[in-house]
Amino acid sequence: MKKLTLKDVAKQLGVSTATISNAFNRPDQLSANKRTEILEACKEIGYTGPNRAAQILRKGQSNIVALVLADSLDYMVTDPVANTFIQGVSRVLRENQKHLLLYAGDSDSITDVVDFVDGFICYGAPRNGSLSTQLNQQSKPVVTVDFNLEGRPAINIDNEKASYEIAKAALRPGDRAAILGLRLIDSPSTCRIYDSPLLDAESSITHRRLDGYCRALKEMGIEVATDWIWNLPENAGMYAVQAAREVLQSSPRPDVILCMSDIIALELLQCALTMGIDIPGELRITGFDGIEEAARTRPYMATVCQSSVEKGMEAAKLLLSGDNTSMSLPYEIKVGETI
Amino acid sequence: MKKLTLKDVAKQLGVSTATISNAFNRPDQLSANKRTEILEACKEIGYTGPNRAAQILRKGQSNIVALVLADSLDYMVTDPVANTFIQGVSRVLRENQKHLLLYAGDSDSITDVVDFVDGFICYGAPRNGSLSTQLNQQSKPVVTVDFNLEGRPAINIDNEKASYEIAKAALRPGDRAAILGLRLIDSPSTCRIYDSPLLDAESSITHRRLDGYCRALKEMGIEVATDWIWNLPENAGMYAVQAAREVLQSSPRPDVILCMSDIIALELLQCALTMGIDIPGELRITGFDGIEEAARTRPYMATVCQSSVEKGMEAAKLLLSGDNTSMSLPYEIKVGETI
DNA sequence: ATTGAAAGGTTAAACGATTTAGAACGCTTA
DNA sequence: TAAGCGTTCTAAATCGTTTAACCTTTCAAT
Repeated sequence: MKKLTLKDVAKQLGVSTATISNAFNRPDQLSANKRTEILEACKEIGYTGPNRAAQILRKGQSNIVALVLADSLDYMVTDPVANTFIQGVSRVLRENQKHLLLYAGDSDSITDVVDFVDGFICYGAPRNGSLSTQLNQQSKPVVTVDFNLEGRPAINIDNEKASYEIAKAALRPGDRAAILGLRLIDSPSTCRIYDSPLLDAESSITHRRLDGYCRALKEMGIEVATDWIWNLPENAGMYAVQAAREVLQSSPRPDVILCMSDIIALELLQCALTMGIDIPGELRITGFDGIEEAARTRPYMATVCQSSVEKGMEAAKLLLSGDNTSMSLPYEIKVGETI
Repeated sequence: MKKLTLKDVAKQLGVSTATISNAFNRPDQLSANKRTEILEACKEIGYTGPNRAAQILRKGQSNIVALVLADSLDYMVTDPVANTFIQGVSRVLRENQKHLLLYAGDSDSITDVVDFVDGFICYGAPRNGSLSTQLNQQSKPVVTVDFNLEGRPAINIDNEKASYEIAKAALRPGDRAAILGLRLIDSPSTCRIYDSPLLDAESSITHRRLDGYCRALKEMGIEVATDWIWNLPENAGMYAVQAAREVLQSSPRPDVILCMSDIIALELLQCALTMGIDIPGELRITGFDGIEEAARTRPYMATVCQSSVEKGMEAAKLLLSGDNTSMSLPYEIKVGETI
């Protein structure tokens, strides 16, 4: 009861293996009659088609795309931005009969899969520098999202410009402003930045956001002090709560707080409301991302809306197209009621 | 600048291909000296190890496990129960150097991957009957979770018993009781069951839950009318809201409402509180699953706690072990404050 | 001295396909 | 009749490994 192979089938039908292969893969290489005849015979004797493992070796193509996630899976599935991104990718891959290999979190090597996947979609800058190097050294296509890899196409929004715009919309002359940032410095817990060295600035979207905020602040003549910038190691509620408390208890309290994600902004809003602070009267807040929850708060959040699903879809499309040109997606400033 | 192969390396080092292969795969087949010598030479000339695609064909093993999700990915990543499950699976796979192929949603065929994956973990009964058939007809290992497949090991909790117990804890003699169920009948929207035919009862966990509820109700001498049982097509807030409204507006209103998931129960609780109904004074509510949010409500939810992460981990372990025995995981009845 | 087993390698046949070069065939045309 | 051409099919090389079977040496035990 062994599994049938192309050879077995060829022998049974009295034709060559090439013909069977062509019947499945290249209809133009044989007459339509013969083809249907063969396919039906196959169905009859229970041959479901060429063995995929053999195909992968021979063709050098597997229809498997690896999705490399910078953060651990726990985080990815919890964060609405990340998980809608995965949905977008998954949708396009499915439409194109490709499969999704999930390569999540602190993985330190892609050598295990590089031989057989057709390409990589990387979401967020890998925590592990060596992964970036490995990705760059191999020749399979790579599409990066929310970060950049030398010579590879990237999908992103213009984070600097968006941040500048939302900040500009929130700021008034003479404001005291604070920033709740994300992954700006290397620290395992929430803390102020002071003069800690910033992480590799070029490839990180949060650095671009910081740039945007700073440009707006400078334009408004507002000083940016690093002890008014907080850093969260991850975009998760627990880190946000701590930052929110600290910043709200500082005196004098800022008039505006610019948050690098909606998750942070929502937690901050919650905190401020509990403390009886009037929003936006006494304090203005901006978020970033435009997650669904941000549209449901009362007052509802001022934020930068970007479509994560679309990001995922475009990333997948770009990878499949083999194109090598980066892409800047549109975003929308939502003024909301918190500024 | 072609990629190095085992053969190239063998030629360069002046040994046979088998020896190189053994150096990588079977240390006991050659002297330790030769082995380290070979491995170092490989590193030097830039050979990172045997090509995986070829290995897959030759060994018939890929280290890739397919996770087949019954529901669409959109739903999976939204639902905390499902996504913690995925985390559990992912964690164990990673620990064992296996890779995760995500096969989500309404896929209708596994023929594309069956030749190269090492096995399947199926979460929830596939909506598409043919998938079950296909899974059963192929010979790779399968582990099912939250449903059963003839002859395959399953991971589950005793849903009937758990439901019986939580219902028993909630019910008082003379109660009017309603049930908010999940996927009991074939309907695209929320509605009462009446006398619609139930879906294939055996393999579905929600049917087992219904059994448990009914046993408890019967023991308490409470009649079960099918127009007091609602059915939701999916475990999502939007369906729950509608059911919640309907059941709360029915008169006379039930004294107890048994919900087949926490998502449903939370929505119902929310709805009831908004209507000014006293919980548990005027209405008792039970949930199922024990998601985090259920522990944070005020009053906090009576529910059946099961660990989804553990479920995922056990499923992966079971698959990797090759064992064929099903497993019943522990659960815990949390009385909470809603009954 | 002979034997046998163990150690350390090598050879060559799979694994199950794809694909190129070319053979065979039937037909038209010079 | 031979050459030319398009179609259909075949033979053989290839993809990059793994592994069963086999071949030498070496060495202790008889």
